Amino acid sequence: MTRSAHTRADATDLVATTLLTRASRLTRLLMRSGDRELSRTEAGLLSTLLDRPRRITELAATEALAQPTVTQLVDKLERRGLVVRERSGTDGRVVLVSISPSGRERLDAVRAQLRAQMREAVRELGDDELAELAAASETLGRLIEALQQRVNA
Amino acid sequence: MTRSAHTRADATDLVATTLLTRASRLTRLLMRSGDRELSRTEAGLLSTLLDRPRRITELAATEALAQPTVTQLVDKLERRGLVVRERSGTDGRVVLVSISPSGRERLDAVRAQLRAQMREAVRELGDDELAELAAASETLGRLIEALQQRVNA
DNA sequence: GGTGGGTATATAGGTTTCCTATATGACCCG
DNA sequence: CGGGTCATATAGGAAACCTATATACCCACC
Repeated sequence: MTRSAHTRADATDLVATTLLTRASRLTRLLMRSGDRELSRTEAGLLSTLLDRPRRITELAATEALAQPTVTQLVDKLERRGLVVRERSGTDGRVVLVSISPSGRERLDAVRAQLRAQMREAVRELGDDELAELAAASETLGRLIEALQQRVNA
Repeated sequence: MTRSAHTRADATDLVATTLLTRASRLTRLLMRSGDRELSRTEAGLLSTLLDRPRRITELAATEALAQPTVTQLVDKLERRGLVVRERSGTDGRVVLVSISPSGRERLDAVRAQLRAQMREAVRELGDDELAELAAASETLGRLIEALQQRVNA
């Protein structure tokens, strides 16, 4: 419904040149409003753990972070009591990270805060635009998976 | 067209809980592949300057960065010859930053690289999904403006 | 049953990207 | 022409990453 051309090439160009930039602007704008309880990466990691416990390397792959970065992140979250580290019974090298009850609480609180901010922000958007954003969020998930598979190959 | 609920509340929640996280994952994935010529923030700033020259404070507002951060960024870009600093004739306090010819070149090169990566990544997406992403990129722009106005008020 | 190559995590150390607080200098108004 | 305000610059530091490497465990094979 916009005037932008809808050929694949044009759409790809638009996404390549604007999506990343705008996403990071949006992040700075939202983070600026004193959330502070969880960084966006910490929130992402805890969200992934909601599903089920994961190994450090699994987390590194899905979050697109280097393995030592995840170790550090888990250190910090563990010190705050938000995640639990357990060694696997079957393989002594493996660490299984799971979210703790208070981790769930904290994540919920941060999400509620974000939701409130987002509710304010989307007030000016039409229903169709908002639905578009929601759909795009899901599509982004698929795009990320496609990229991750390409990296592993 | 997806199975996700389309009430405003649900869409808002989905966007709030997934968009930021996924966007930053995507950024890490794309930046990992050795772009290095320009950081995403530098690219964003140069893109803004394509339009017309801007003051430091203007740039800080549109890029959602603190003013000293923009001064630093412009320092670095100026040393590399990608932007030009000029003092305004009418007001001795203001600095007008504009993009240089070689800044345009550099930005084009980086964008071409990003386009190529993106072309690969979106290969697995359907036409409608890609169009959705493109539309969402534009909607994000509007969302950001809404947030910025709220900040200024 | 111990040695060696591969795998999972941890540690060390450094870089980049941002921030806050404050200094400097130019404008403007009484 | 002094005092407040506005635009930029400087100083210093924090956060979120990274690479390179160490440690500890698994497993297969002789």
